Amino acid sequence: MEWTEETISRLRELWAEGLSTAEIGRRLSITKNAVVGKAHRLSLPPRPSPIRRGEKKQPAATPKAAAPAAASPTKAEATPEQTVQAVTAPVAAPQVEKPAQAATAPQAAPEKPAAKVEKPAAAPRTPARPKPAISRISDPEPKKRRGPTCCWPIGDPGTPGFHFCGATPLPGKPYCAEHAQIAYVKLRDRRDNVA
DNA sequence: CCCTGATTCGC
DNA sequence: GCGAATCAGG
Repeated sequence: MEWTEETISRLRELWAEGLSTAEIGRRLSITKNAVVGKAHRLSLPPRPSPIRRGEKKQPAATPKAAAPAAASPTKAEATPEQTVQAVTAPVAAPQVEKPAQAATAPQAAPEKPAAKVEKPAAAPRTPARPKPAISRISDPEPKKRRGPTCCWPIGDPGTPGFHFCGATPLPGKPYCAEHAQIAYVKLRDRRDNVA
């Protein structure tokens, strides 16, 4: 990993925003360990960590070769039924990334043509806060809308209850207003942080 | 189990 | 300096 001013800056921001290390890692395409490690090295303000390292020894780092010769093999139970189900099934993830520009964008983008003012967040595996802000909407019978629908994933792909939001998306966007908010992360103005 | 963050230590 | 391995709590 090449910790450039740039990446360090981003790390700082994300860290400051209270994102989890794993989340930061996902956004920077690195492991959470890298994030934590670097954060620690940078002396970034530690966030509430539940653990309190008591006294305990840990071989740590590459103890692979350290194979405890501890005998006493009294465990010989090959439960045949305990087959490993797909723990993390590589489900055919629906394209929730890279919002395709609507082919027919009547009003184009109201945003600045500056293009990259925003970027799609990583696949929203666990939306920060889906917010049940769905206040009472008088929409008793939406019937079948055939237009585009919000493709924000609800639930885990591959599980029975999984579905997409389905609401009417914003013009030119794959998500509805509600989900677009969390789907797109604004590129923060780093003017006071560029140093 | 999953998640989380912190620390250690070989590289 | 880096980060995987590991620990440890929820």
